[in-house]
Amino acid sequence: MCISIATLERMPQYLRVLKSLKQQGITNVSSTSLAKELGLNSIQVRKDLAMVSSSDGRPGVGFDLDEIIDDIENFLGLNNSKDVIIVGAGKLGQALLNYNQFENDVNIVMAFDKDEEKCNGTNIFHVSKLKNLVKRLNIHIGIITVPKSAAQEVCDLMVDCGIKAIWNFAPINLKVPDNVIVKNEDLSASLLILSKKISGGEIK
Amino acid sequence: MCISIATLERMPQYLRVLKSLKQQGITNVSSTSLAKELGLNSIQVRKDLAMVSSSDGRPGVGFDLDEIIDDIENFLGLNNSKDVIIVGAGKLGQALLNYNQFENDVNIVMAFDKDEEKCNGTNIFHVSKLKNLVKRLNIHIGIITVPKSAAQEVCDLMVDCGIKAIWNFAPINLKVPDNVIVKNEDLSASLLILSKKISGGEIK
DNA sequence: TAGATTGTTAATCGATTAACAATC
DNA sequence: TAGATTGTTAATCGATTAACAATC
Repeated sequence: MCISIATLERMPQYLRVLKSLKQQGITNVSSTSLAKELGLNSIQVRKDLAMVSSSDGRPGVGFDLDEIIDDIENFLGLNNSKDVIIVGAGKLGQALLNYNQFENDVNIVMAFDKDEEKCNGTNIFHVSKLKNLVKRLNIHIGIITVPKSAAQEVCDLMVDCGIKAIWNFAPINLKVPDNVIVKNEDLSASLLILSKKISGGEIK
Repeated sequence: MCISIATLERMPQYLRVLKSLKQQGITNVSSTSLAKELGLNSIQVRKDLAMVSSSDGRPGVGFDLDEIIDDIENFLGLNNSKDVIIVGAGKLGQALLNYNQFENDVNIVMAFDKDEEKCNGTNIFHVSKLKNLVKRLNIHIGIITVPKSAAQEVCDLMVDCGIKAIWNFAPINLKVPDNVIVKNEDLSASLLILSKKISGGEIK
């Protein structure tokens, strides 16, 4: 069975709403209400849930909240905790490093920078230590928050250390081997797109 | 003529590559090479460019770099500069505020916070001043970088001030009127998805 | 002219939505 | 039983890709 990217990307949304419902003491949820909450189609919700869930929903009643939360968490692999490193301890890098709202076992463990002054010996280290640490800790996810000009170099280093997924905040298209995934987070582009969406009447 | 979201979101990518080519003194580009650079399909590139471009490409030669850059910039509305405000001057908010890599007339002009200590009188102000300033400056794009618990309240305030597009970094689904656009940037969810993409063999 | 590259028209592919019988 | 809600099968919709004649 094959899960589409579109479905995968909706999973964290479901998880968020389901957990919030659970906190309210609710035990069942219908696809209709879940869809409404997220602005989706209820059939789509049922299809999505069917993809990751072992147990069925109950007609007339809905889905068991605990079961479906469990199923999504398992699907997303929330048992093996996800350690992540950052290269580039500028403002953005430090903001992410100190961002305390990460949920679900996602954990940014440390940052690296080439500027000795930024290193503090606790969670910011010199980039020369990267290879050793990343390999030893068996980390596979890296975040790039260095300036554009240094991004490809950092990327190459990460790949060399065995990083398999890169979250890239530098506005540049990184060249990586086929087995490495890059998610680009071009903040500038995001703002542009957002602004076009409100101004442009020709968007569908 | 109607432009799809998918096409719109590729425009900043084209723009970036085209500008970089221009810097190298290149004057023409083929859809094939542009596609290859971005990992896209060349037919798709031609279709996309045709959507925003008045002038045609020249068979056997390609597209005129200057013309196509102009066309994309015009399409994205890069004449009217885009002023943006942030609410939440924590680490993430300040990182965005001070992020100096925004291009193309996108400009985060100031941030607001309810904590008086964070206000500096130059570009961070108390949230009580928001309504007045936003209305006076006629700003239509806002960024939310406050904790989850305060996000909806801030969102309501923004809507009330005439903000039409919200870039939301709080992990919560905001309720907004139909005429307001929300782009969610759930950092936690992004990392989860990224991690699943490398671990999960069942993704297509 | 020959080779490269374009734009157009048609085909494919996959995601979303609709219709509906089955179940609690 | 009646109402709500499910899962399945088929239809729709739109984006991507292929085929190809036209053009530089």
